[in-house]
Amino acid sequence: MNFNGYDVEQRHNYIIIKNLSSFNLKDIFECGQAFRWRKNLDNTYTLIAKDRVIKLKHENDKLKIFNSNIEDFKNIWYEYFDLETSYEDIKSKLKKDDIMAKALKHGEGIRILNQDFWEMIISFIISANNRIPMIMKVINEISKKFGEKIMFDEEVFYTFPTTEKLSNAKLEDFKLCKAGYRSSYILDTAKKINEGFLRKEDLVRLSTKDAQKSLKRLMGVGPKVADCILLFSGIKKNIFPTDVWIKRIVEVLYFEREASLKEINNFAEEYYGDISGLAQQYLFYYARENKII
DNA sequence: TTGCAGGGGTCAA
DNA sequence: TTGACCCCTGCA
Repeated sequence: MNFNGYDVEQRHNYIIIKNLSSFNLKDIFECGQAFRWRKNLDNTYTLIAKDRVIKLKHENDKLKIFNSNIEDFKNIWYEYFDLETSYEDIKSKLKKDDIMAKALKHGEGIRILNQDFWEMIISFIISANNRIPMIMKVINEISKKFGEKIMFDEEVFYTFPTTEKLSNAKLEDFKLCKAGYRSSYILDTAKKINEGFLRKEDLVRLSTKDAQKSLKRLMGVGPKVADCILLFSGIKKNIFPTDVWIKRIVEVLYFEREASLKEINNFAEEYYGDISGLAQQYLFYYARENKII
């Protein structure tokens, strides 16, 4: 069948999508935007998202999504993998200089995932001053303790917990999950979100600056974490999350001197405009994998 | 083996 | 503007 230009077929326990472009599983998952995935020995990726577990296999220009069906593709994965966006267009707009050209080539299969807002809030609070393997571990521990069990391929997985579950947790629970000093931020934020203190729909309506301001009212959410939440839950694309890595790469490759966060943000806003979020992702992935800095 | 620095930030003073 | 902060890894 055809869905919005994609050729999708149902097999017994999986679907096949045939005509994908700008789509590479390694680029998508390993560029630092998502935390609940695993690369398997056979080069497939297992993903926990949207209260589901799927396995993805991409070869010979075909993507197979195991443990799924056409309904889920239409209702969930099409949006999740940002399949409505033309990344060819984005890449041609971003290709303004040699540095970005290299970054685009290196991460040609990147797509910015539209991930769950609530899950992104907690995930990026945990990400502050932390490393990716550790972030993944903490999120998994929290899911194991408070999420719902799902079986797939005779293996147990856990969904990301609801706001209600985490708002009723104890501080000690998060400490046991190795969240450290972020434990109190998680609990405080879970209570606020569960009470409806802040909703995704509200942020969508706000300007980017006001959305950042609104998110920063949450404990543990500063400028960088706020930007990541907005970008990776698909709320804003004109945002340039600036961590030490991005700061360094812009300093080294563009400024050739040290620069303040404000200078870097202004540069990104003017230079890449409304798709600066994608520019950030390509640069970040390129710099990190090639150990440029 | 032990000890220490520092990390893909944020908070509070 | 600056130090403290959980936990873990890398490296003397």
